[in-house]
Amino acid sequence: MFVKQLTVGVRDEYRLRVPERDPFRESHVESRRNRPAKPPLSRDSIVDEALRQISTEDSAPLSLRKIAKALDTGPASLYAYVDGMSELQALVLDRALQAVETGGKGSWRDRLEGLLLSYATVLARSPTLARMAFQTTAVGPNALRISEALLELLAEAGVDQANAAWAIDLLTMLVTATVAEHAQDTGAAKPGGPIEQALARTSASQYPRVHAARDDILSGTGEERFHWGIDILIRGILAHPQSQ
Amino acid sequence: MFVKQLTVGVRDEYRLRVPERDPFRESHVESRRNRPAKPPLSRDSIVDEALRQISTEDSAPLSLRKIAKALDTGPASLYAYVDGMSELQALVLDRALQAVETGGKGSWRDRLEGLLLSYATVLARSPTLARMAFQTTAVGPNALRISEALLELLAEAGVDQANAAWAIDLLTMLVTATVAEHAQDTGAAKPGGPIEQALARTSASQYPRVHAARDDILSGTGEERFHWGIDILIRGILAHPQSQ
DNA sequence: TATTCGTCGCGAACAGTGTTCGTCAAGCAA
DNA sequence: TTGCTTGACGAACACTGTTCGCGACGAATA
Repeated sequence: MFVKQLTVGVRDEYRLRVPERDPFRESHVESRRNRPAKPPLSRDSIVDEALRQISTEDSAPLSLRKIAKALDTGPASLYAYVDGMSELQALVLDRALQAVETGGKGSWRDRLEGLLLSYATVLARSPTLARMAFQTTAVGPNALRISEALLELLAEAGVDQANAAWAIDLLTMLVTATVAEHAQDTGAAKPGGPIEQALARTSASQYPRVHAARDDILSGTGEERFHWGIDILIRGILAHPQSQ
Repeated sequence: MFVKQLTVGVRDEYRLRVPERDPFRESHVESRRNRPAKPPLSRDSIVDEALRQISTEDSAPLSLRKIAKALDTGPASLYAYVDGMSELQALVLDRALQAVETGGKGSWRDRLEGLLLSYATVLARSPTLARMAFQTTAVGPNALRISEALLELLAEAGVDQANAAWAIDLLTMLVTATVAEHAQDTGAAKPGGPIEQALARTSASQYPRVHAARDDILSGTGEERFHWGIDILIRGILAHPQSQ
């Protein structure tokens, strides 16, 4: 709201080319007033602080007020640099995705697994981040960079463009969902947690197969299951009929 | 808190067999006091009202206060029957999963697709429900019923127990994530939405593959992509090395 | 240089949320 | 009839994201 009036000159030119503003360009709106003591409170500093908070206090759900307090101001001030909570989430997510390494060595398969693992590692840095990745469809420059790398790897694997385009969704979804589920706020999957108990309670007569497989259902580390999932997906993608 | 003191007699016996209480048994705690005018406010009535609300008001995020208001009481009263928000979510989710049809006809493949589609349809009834399904690991009786059916179908398909146990996670995750992503609060994937714009902005020089594939990335209805995903998964699962 | 003026910064308030505390009354037992 | 256990719930607490509008400052004008 504020930003819209504030940068109205810039945005009018911009609007001639693109109907709506791209929150990833023009990263700092720059306050003309150079306040003496405190740093001038830019968009970057807000995103940095947000990322710092979710990386530090575990599973704290990223609040505007806490960011404002840390930056020694009121919550209203943030709205001059960020359009609201959801835009901030998108910005934070993309900033975090900067750390994902798209380059790598070895076969396409090794590089693909490496890329996805790097992606997972970054998301696993904070439960909040993982949740954000799931509910915010990432469209920032870093998300594009990752998509570009994935498409290239899949092309190298011999997957045609149409299938590859859908496959990147599936692959990232696997990573995101796995991490988000694993790093849930409630440690429900932990030993002794509710899900283990629920499985232990299953009677062999009512749910015979679940009962029989209850150890298998819980078995494996997160990483093992992660690699297993990737293997399933890759095998499936390669096995799918292609047009090319 | 209240419940714990309230049903202490019952729970002490219970505790001898099972360390923690199972929120899915003893579905109504039953207030001994039969109030004259209003219905006695049971756990079932709370879950029913919650399910009614998220099925009616679209994408309203299920608030305890709204449920209390609809039941003509204060929010505190609900805590006598439900342990808190997360338990309520689990109960609501499982109640909703009652509608998932596990029986079916045809080949295992047809029945598997039918089951997953039924699951997806139920979740798609409300965006809130879809989100809940993702963040709440379902361990109620209906979730177990679905798992049981999935395990049986996979066994019929020739998948060994260890792989099947992990596969049901993958399959349900695909459904959940697809529906939750599709029925997101912000209709971001809609034509003209932020993601289409972001893709349209991609330059052919910076992100050549994304740029080239931008139509493919957006193509397909939800259902088409859903079936495509299932096909990938099934192919992958069958292609994975097995011990049996 | 003095004065006006438009432009931001941000304190305070709004409308929500989940959860807890402690009062009060109703029902059963004595 | 009295006493007491037991369950309902109003009010308050500590939060959340978001908006409104006052006030003070920097820059342009007189």
